[in-house]
Amino acid sequence: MSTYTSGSFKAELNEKGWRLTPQRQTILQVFQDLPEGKHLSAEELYSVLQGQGEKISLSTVYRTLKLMARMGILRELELAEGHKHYEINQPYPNHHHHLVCIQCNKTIEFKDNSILKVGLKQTEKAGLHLLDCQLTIHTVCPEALRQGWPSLLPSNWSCLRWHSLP
Amino acid sequence: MSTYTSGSFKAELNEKGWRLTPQRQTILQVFQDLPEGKHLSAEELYSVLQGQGEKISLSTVYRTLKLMARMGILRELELAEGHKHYEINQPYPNHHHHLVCIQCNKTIEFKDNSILKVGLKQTEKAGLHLLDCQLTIHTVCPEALRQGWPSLLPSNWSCLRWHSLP
DNA sequence: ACAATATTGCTACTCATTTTCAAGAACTTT
DNA sequence: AAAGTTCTTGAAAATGAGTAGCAATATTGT
Repeated sequence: MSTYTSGSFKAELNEKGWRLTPQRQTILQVFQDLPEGKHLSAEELYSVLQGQGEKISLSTVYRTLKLMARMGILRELELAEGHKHYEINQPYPNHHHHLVCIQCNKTIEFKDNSILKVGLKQTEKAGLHLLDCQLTIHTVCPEALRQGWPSLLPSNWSCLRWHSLP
Repeated sequence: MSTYTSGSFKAELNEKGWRLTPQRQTILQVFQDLPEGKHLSAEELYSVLQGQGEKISLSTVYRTLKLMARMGILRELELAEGHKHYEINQPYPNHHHHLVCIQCNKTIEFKDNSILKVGLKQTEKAGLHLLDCQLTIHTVCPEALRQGWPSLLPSNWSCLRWHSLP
């Protein structure tokens, strides 16, 4: 389910009345060729495509990303950079979460299946249907600290304040 | 630490070379008067202020929200509606997370301190400094399901796919 | 192949948020 | 307490991610 052949991709599209186009195939391929843990923004994907000599318009890139996220093929990430990132949506045992440095935007992914359990529990308790759950950990990296954080006030964040450590 | 007097607010501002202004005081007050679990977007805050007869410009609203998030007074939430929301940043024992219906945008908050433990563990492991961690659970509510989701394709989401349930 | 309709690539547009800049307001220093 | 310095404000213009409208084109079901 995490890898699509052009056949299964077409089948899933057609099932909903959508069509398989070369553009959609190419974009899916880009994501499937991406190394583990790598995610792309719309603009980044557009650059990659241009680098490959593909001439797919930016509108199509945006539309395809949205469609594939809706289909559950891609996961849409909000990582605090002011624009979305997309990655192949890995099912349960490979489901992962992100640490982000809000200064340099570097991200690290990690797996922790207890998160998904919490997601399931809370969703069930609320009588809702689970789509995705994302633990995003906002951090600053050592370099940022050395550069005098937080007096630099780079971009958006919130400091965790503690009454007592857990 | 979760409630500020105008004195402690001023002290924290001045410590960093910033100034206490009536606008900043008023905005802090609005958040402190907000019921538990309520969060506001910039536009919403602007409306609240107008309703109170305060004439604070939208630019100042945006600037103040960003500043207070940077100070750690507010927490900045990315809840999938395409714009940010802010809430008073409750320290550890009151730290909470959100369930969001990606169809109607209704949010429910819940507490689960195991999340923060995961955040601490991962941050330490990566040698970073923890600022905040937010578990955002994307869901659809029963009404959305009844209305034929996901053929409606309302807005952005990703479907969780499972190899096997955890 | 044909008809029906989904998709593409333009361009123009929206909407949240940021920037610019001159005027006004807070601290700091006498 | 007045003066000087520098931060803030408000208004308007600018930015930037993402969307919508539309004519031309491509895919699908028959």
